[in-house]
Amino acid sequence: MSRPPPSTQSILRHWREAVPNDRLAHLVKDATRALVRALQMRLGEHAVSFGHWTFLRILWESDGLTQRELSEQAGVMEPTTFSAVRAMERLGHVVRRRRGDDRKKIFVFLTPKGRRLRKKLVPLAERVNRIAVRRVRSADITRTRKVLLSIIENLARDEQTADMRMPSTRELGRLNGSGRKRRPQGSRRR
Amino acid sequence: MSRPPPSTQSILRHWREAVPNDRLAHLVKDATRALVRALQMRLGEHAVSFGHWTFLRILWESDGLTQRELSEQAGVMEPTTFSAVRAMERLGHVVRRRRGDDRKKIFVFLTPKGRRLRKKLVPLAERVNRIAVRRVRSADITRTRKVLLSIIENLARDEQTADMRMPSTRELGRLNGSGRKRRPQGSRRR
DNA sequence: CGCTCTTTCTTAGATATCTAAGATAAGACT
DNA sequence: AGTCTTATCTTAGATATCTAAGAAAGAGCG
Repeated sequence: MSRPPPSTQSILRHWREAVPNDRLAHLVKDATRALVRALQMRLGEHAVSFGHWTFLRILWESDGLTQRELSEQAGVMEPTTFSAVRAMERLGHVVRRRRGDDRKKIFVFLTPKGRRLRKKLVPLAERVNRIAVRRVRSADITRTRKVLLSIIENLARDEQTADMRMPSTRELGRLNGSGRKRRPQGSRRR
Repeated sequence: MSRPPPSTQSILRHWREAVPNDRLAHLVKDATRALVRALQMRLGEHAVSFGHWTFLRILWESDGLTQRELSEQAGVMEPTTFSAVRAMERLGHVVRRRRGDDRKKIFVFLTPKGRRLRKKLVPLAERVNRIAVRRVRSADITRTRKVLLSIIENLARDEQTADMRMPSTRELGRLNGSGRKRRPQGSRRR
């Protein structure tokens, strides 16, 4: 037991070789962490968190969505959107308004301040991406995108069918799309 | 404004085409979510969370590490390890002990119960991985692993040099390493 | 019309994670 | 020996995210 603390080198070696499929999840997770950190570091200087960035980017493309629609596009649950939007409202990046036609819905609009962030923030994200894929052949990036997409699809499919035999508490609502239609969104994934 | 809620199809199409580098981060993040969810769904039936799984797996390979060493191998900060280990101790999966030689350190040992989980949990993880990469050529998986690793390395390198010129509030504490040496560990990445 | 179901937002509470800063033990150096 | 520094664990507080359940508006139907 208790081997010597592995050096960074050995850790990297560990990743490179061996461990065929297992740890794919951890590798992907680590990549996410690295990417999010890199972006967050830069966004932080403009008082924008990674969570806000996600929603800002959607709003820059299509302003005036409801919170529900925002959730779908961002691929997160409503409470996540709710608290992010509330925080963004406090920062003066968005406003929320009800409309006459359906007073349940709350539409989210960018303020001029929120809109102006676009010019500053987008280049930061582009820079992070450029750094991330430095010295990686773009054909490999393309392939990686495809693989990641396949993984997402495979797991999504599995989750749906798995629900049939294994009501794992967290997806239950989504299934019975027949009569009841809880979870109307087709999404959940970005 | 307010476009119709995008179907899963349109969302997938969105991912497939266009958006060259931007959104790579989100794609990776979504893949992480899918993988973690799939694993968590299954681990949950054995009262193990994904966070605990991370540490259990390390301990199965090398029991009796300190919290610091666990943190390094898991690639997370100490407080994360701390609370996970404390929770795992409550669940009776590990125990924590001081040793005579250096009473700062706290060694974490699996209990028999924690050790027994291995046989049950590892197959679950293997199944998730098998599902995730279904119908993906293994050469592509290999390539994806390399790309992800490059991304992690590129960003790690950037973070180091970036610290020098850009004290971005979240890295500030780490800088003044001159006299104080906060953040002593060489790691931070898994 | 009035009851019930659905949709949407909100609240509550949990987990995982981070940074910053506190506490304690060891080591080092004058 | 006494003080300063380093290492390790701990606490505190923040963010992002989730599930579960509450509240209010709308819709459908007998």
